[in-house]
Amino acid sequence: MPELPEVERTRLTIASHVTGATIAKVDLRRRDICESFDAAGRPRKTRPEDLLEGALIARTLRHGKQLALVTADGRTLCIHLGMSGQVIYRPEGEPLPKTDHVHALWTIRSKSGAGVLAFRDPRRFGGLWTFPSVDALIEQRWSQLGPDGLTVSAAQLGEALASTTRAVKAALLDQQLVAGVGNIYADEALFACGIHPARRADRVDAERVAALASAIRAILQRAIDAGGSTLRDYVDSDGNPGSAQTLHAVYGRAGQPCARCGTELKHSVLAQRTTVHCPVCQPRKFPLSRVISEG
DNA sequence: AGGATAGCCTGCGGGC
DNA sequence: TGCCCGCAGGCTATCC
Repeated sequence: MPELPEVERTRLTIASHVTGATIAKVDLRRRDICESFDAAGRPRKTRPEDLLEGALIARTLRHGKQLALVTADGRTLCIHLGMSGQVIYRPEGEPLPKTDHVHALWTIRSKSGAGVLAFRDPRRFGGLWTFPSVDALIEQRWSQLGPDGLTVSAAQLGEALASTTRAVKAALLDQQLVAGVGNIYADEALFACGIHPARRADRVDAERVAALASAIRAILQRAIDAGGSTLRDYVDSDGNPGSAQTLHAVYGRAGQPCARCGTELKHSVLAQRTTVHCPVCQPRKFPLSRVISEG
């Protein structure tokens, strides 16, 4: 379940192996996980050069949960991990930890040696998109994303939340409003600043919006520093799991006592997603009307 | 037209 | 042991 921190860890570990290296060969095993576009933005069949064969990797990018490899000549590969995607690097001669569901392989050559980069995605909610330039990637995909969660400002979050009447948690999960926040970090951020997940997004007051923006940035950064959250499958491109799951205050802890007040954490379903919150630390906005309606 | 919902897909854990 | 079911969820298509 890679969200922004896991994607960032993946990007950082990929970058350490491929920046300045050359893609010697590409092996696309499942064509249907990849989409390619020409300079005019029209879809067309993926060719090896679209997947960066023969290119020098100049830099890596990330926006929200999507990452990209950019070559010296501009060709750009966008990678989305979806639910179960992994990008694994192995030095030449070392076997991949898992070989099933590997949909694409890149043979890498650099001054420090050779290796292979593998895109593996059992559930295939992720995928690859190739573009002739970074601008094309941004125009066709990333321009549809909201501001990156790691740097989102109070003003940006306020504008996003004001644009919808949905529950604030549903809004946080909408990548067009804020990019990079998924189910785990949405629950964690809302708990951190005492906002009920079902509160209407456009009715979160300015003070709490500012606290929420700050909490999102801090929680995502803290998770990156801890290597990301490994619940079951997540590992970075060196195969290492993260430990950010030990920092979770509410996610996966329904029925357990709140770390702050001891009240039992409640499970609910919101926007089709498992949601956990503390009924005391994250009260609904109108407790008085609830008391009255309950008699 | 915004918002809710169904569906994609595989692996795993619980229940029987 | 093994089967079936439910669940996990990022994102898109579709319906309301």
